[in-house]
This record gives sequence, structure tokens and C-alpha cells, in this order.
Amino acid sequence: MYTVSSLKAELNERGWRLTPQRETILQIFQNLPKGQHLSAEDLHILLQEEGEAISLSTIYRNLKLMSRMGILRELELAEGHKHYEINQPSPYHHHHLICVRCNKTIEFKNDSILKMGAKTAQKEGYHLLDCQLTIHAICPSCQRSLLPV
Amino acid sequence: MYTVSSLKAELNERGWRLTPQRETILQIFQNLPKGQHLSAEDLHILLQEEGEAISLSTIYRNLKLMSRMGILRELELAEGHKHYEINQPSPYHHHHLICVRCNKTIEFKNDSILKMGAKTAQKEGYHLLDCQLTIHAICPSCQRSLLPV
DNA sequence: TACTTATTGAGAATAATCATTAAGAAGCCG
DNA sequence: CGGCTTCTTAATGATTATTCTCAATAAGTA
Repeated sequence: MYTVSSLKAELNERGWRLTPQRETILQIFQNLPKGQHLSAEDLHILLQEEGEAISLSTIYRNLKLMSRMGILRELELAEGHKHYEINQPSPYHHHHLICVRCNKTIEFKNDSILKMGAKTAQKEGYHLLDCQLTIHAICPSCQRSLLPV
Repeated sequence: MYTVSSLKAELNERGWRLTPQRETILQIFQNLPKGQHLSAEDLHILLQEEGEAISLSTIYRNLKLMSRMGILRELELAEGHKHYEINQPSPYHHHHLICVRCNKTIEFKNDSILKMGAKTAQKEGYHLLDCQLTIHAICPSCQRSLLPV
């Protein structure tokens, strides 16, 4: 599991710094119930409720930074705003199937996708950070509702 | 001088449309006293005062669009926000010298800069939209004030 | 302990989303 | 031919999301 000290090491390696805010954000995501993900706004409110308020600027900055570092995954579940979740290694690595009508989201696993992503990145000399298959579709329940597309 | 009908022609050529809002924005810039330039917010307020209110979204969208079309020039006079002015052809084409302390701005001309820009763009097969030399400096008056840098 | 400079927070500037409106193209007809 | 109606889809406005700027702070290093 990704620890605060490995975060610090990775940051320092690039001349960046471990701040209390970054530590807090990492911990929030690590303690999040499985399958949950947060938007910037969600995280902002959650932190306020816990009395650990962090400014929205800092939240946006660090969500982006930690995604680029491969610590978080940036999910495009619904249109209009992004969600984030912790990026876990192989046995927990998963993908998303989203109903574009009701936004119901299902996580599923498929090792061959990750393998293919890893292989492709390697072949091109890229350093893999994350590899996610996102499927937008219409769930059975919404299909039955017969609403027009 | 750039006319409404040439704007319409250029827009339509790309499958875009001439709207009353775009026409209004063009006219505002054409009637602006020489050497004046507006920020998005300036333009928004100016239009409200004239009773021709256009939404901020539309203003931002069109300032960017018209800059990319080469109709307006996007100026970075002071940090933090952009200013726009009409983009005029050769005899009126000019550059800017800005005091980074007091923001006093001087326009100056230099045909060889435009020629060089045109030549460079052409050599690379680029289509020239605008070519501006922006000089940030400290004006004599601010130098005399002896404030620390 | 001092020093450099990345980071934060607050606020302003800019971009993106989505439902609604309307520009321009195409087809009709007198 | 021109005016009128229909149709497609770009553009608008309102709102929300995100980025940027700057002065003040503090992490890591010497």
C-alpha cells in the first residue's frame, strides 16, 4: 500500500515537498470505502466537515499533481466534473462501466487490459501511470424505462 | 478596414455563424479610441452600460475566437488578465513597451519586425495572424522613484 | 539556524457543460 | 428569381468547474 513516506520520497526526488495538505489528501483517499470516489468539491466539503479544511485551489492543484504522479486516478464518470480515487496495484486494479442515463457505476476487473496497457507503454518507452477502460452504456433498468434517447 | 461582411464571410467559410453578439463586439473594438484596449471584464461592463449586455461566457468565447481568426490581438500588458485590441494592417501595426511597475504602456512601430514575422511564418508554411513584440521594462519615472525591485 | 524556493490560500480570471435559441442551408412555390 | 417554411447544428446564457496570480508561509537543505 502506498504510504506517506513513499509519497514524500517521490515528491522529494523531484524537488517537491510533502505538506500536511498532501498528506491529508492521501489519507482521505486511502481510507475511502472501496469503490468510492470523490470530486474536488466533495473532497473540499468532506475536509471541512472533519475540521481539516484545505483551500479549493490547493485541492485542485494536488488532485491533478497526484494523478500525474500515478497515485490517484482521474475518472470521467459523469460529464461536467471529474472524480478521483486511489490508484491501486494489480489485484485491485479495476475498470468502470457507467450508465450514461442514471450514472450507476460498476467496477470490473480484467487483468489482460492492464497487461496490454503495460506492454504498449513499454514498447513505446513510456512510463505507465494508470490504465483504465471506461465504458459508457445504458443499464438494463434504464433500457426498460423506454425514455427517448 | 475590417467590415462586418468580411467577418461574416470568414465565419461562414468555416461553417461558423455571424451573430448579433459577434457583430457588436467587432464594432466596439473598431470604434475604440486609438491605443485603447479592453479586458473581457471591461468589455462586459461597457456593453452593459450601453444596454447591449452580452454574457461573460460569450465574451470570453468570442474574444478568443476572434484572436485566433486574427481579427483581434491578445495583449499581455499586465499579469493576471488579458487585454484585446483590434488587429490592424501594416501602417497601423504596432508593438508595446510596458512598465512593469506602473503599467504605463507605449505603442511603437517597427516595420522590420512585422516583415521578419511574416517571412518566418512563410518559411515554415504558417499562416500569419499577428506578430507583436512586447517589451516589459521599467520606465524612467519609476526608475527615479528608487523603490526596491 | 539560516536560506531558498515550492506551496498555500484567497480571490480573480477563464473554461466547460447543458438546455435553449437562432443562423444559415435547403426545399417549395408563386 | 425572391420570399417563406423547415431543418440542422452552431452559438448563447446561466451556471458550475477549473485555472491562474500574488503575497505570505513553511519544507527541505546547507
